[in-house]
Amino acid sequence: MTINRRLAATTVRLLPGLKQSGSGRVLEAALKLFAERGYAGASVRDVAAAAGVKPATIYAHFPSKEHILAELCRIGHEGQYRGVRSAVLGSGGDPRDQIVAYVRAHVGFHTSYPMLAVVANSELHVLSDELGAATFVLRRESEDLLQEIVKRGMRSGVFKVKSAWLAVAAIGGMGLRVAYWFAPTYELSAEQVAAGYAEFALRLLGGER
Amino acid sequence: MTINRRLAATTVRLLPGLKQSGSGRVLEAALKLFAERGYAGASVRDVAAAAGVKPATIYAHFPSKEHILAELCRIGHEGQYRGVRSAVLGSGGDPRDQIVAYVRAHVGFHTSYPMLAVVANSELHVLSDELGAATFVLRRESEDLLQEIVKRGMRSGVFKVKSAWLAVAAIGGMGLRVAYWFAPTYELSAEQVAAGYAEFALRLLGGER
DNA sequence: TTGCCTAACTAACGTTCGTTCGGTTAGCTT
DNA sequence: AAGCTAACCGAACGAACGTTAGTTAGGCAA
Repeated sequence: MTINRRLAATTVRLLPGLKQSGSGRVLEAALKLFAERGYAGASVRDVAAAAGVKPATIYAHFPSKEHILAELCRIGHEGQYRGVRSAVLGSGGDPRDQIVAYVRAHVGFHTSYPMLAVVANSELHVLSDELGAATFVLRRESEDLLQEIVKRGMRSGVFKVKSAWLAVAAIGGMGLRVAYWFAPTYELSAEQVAAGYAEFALRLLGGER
Repeated sequence: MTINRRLAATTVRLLPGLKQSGSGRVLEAALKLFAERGYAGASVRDVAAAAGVKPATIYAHFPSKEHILAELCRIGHEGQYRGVRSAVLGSGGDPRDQIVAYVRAHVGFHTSYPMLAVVANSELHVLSDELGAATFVLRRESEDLLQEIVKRGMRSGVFKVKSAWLAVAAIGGMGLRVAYWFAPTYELSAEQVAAGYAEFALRLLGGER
């Protein structure tokens, strides 16, 4: 094991309620290997071995290697989007509460499903326009939601930033990176990290109470 | 050309004063391909073709494919570290000035050399401990410098954060992502982005004047 | 002219890649 | 007992992989 790891996490976690069938085992194995070595760095044979299956069996569950990645990217982005969306809907109408809800959910997703986040974000470029389409929509939707909150806050005067887009990029970017360094053994808990980042986001927007 | 690109930038830029020899052309070609497709996704033959050379010629300049990546990672991290270090040294003793200097230089590097930043950060995990050693030192040094500034600011009372490490991770992370979306055609200039992020960092630390 | 050095070349090596095909199970339904 | 389905496997395909060995062409010093 080298010192140099792509992400700190070691536990593989797919979204709940997906590990049933044989294709679930393949997905989980691919998740781990794509996260640790990258899509091009993990072969179908590697994935098969990790899933306890022969290479040919992979093709009984997925039409191609790229389809496996597409599925993982979709699952990842869908999980992230559902998380932030329901969090925001469950908060009040104050843009500050919405930002806190969004960032806590966003960071929470990256601490809970670091491998899914890493694959969905840093292997997405491999996908063809066609296979990535579902994921692009979700990604866009997620980003739009955050931007909407920021813009509403700017209009109502609780946020003061020069560019809403730039603030969205900064908040999104800092949350994204969490997936790479967070591990359950880290000195701060996932909740503390999420709370810390939520406060960072509020401050960044000039909206601290 | 797919819609889905790993990074927005298209111009290849190695650090100034490196494009002379034949090995410089190889480095530049590898930089472009590793940035766009990832290390494992770009073959030696691809790199050779992009450099206008036959595959075997690559091995007259580098002992292996991994050595090319190691060199790019080292160059990238060295450029980043030199940039932030000299910027901080050139600013006053006020931690707030130092943060502004650091973040402007950090973001500036990611807008000026996006491909170098992408390769150095997201392909580093491929390197063996041995080949990555020089890079790990630089990365650590860069991070320590930022942490030092934050801690000094906390001691002197101009910054108020619960965890210096978390703030460093957030500031570093948001800057890192700039390399992926920034392009000279973006509506904000590189200077505007750098200035915006510097202000974000100050606010995040509770150190806005 | 001769000899050497550098930098590029051609050709191929053994391996691994994604994928396919034809066939074999095990468990369920009828 | 017969048939269906889902899951899996062994063996192999052509292509691409990183890398190596040996060769050739041009410039320079003797």
